[in-house]
Amino acid sequence: MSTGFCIREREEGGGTKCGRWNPTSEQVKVLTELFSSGLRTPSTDQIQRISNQLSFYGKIESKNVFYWFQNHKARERHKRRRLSFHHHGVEDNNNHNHNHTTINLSNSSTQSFAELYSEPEKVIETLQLFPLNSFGESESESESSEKMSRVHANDQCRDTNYNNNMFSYTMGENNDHPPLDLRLSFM
Amino acid sequence: MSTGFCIREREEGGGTKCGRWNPTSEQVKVLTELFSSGLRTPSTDQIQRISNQLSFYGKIESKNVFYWFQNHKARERHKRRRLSFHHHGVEDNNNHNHNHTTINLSNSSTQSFAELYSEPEKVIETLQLFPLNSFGESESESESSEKMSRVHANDQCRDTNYNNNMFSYTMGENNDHPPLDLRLSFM
DNA sequence: TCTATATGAATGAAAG
DNA sequence: CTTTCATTCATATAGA
Repeated sequence: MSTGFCIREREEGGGTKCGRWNPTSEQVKVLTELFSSGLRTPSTDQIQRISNQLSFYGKIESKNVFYWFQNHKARERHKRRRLSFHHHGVEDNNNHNHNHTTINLSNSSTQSFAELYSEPEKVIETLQLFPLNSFGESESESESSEKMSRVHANDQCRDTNYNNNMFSYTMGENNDHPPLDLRLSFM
Repeated sequence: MSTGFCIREREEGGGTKCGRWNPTSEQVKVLTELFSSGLRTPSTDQIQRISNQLSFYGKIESKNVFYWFQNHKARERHKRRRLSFHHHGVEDNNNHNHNHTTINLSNSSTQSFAELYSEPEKVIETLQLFPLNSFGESESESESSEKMSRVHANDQCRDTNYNNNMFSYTMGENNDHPPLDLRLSFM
């Protein structure tokens, strides 16, 4: 059982059991490509068009596209943040070989916050019908002096400062391994 | 999409492992204690600290901690929901020894689970963390009438147009299948 | 070895 | 946009 992946039936017609949208690989592929090319927050108009196009590959609704972009963007960002430092001490007081494998999904397709984010590096694709202006939102993840076109300037100024001082306190980078007597103190 | 091939990575120390995190018993112990202390949804910051502390016991990443809490909370809720068939009665008022929430983070909480779990003295752990505000969630476990207002919308098999006014335009139907002409042009 | 279950991981859908 | 919830997928492990 489950040697493969369970493909949930997507009934095209009057199905009886469909819970939530289960995108086909083609749909995911296209969405991902769009995302890679910079699209982040498609307008309702764009959403509609994308949805229409993707419906060729299977059942899909506009809201699915909407959510997809929202989730993908949010997770990409979250992943970034969480991944920002995943070095737990290096102290090796024991045989602990934490061997940070850095799982590196270079060839895997799994996506999640912390892992992946292998630069899609696909190609810069552009759907012909989409007014480029909405692509402008790509949040210079590559840190390079991206075009950073006009944008609303207000929309995402929040992330521009990834100067998150969320570890403003003690542990910077060299947090040595915990005293081992970590004890819970609620206070 | 995430067909989930297990990426086998070979530990330097020998032995193959899958990419999946496999918590040590100490890690589980601490996580469980934190959970029973009332922590449900740790902030990113807390996650980091917990992760750092737990890394002493073995390899771990913050996302593991994140997922652990998500899963643990969800499953407890699920279990509770399943079990909620019995006893809507009063016995709930009964005292139960699991010191959940309500811990009242005032230092008055003499029950830093160290007492509850007075284990044979491994270590009394203390995570000098938690801005306590995170403990507040405490979904009253004895909640009798669950808030069923979950509005599952029309999850169930629906097809008729979502009257979702999330989008202003009418996405009545994906009428004809699009020209499939969605073509990506490089630029 | 196969099956059942526990649980890590992922993600669609929403709520906030 | 951010965070949480619900459900599902995948795998490690226990049990038959």
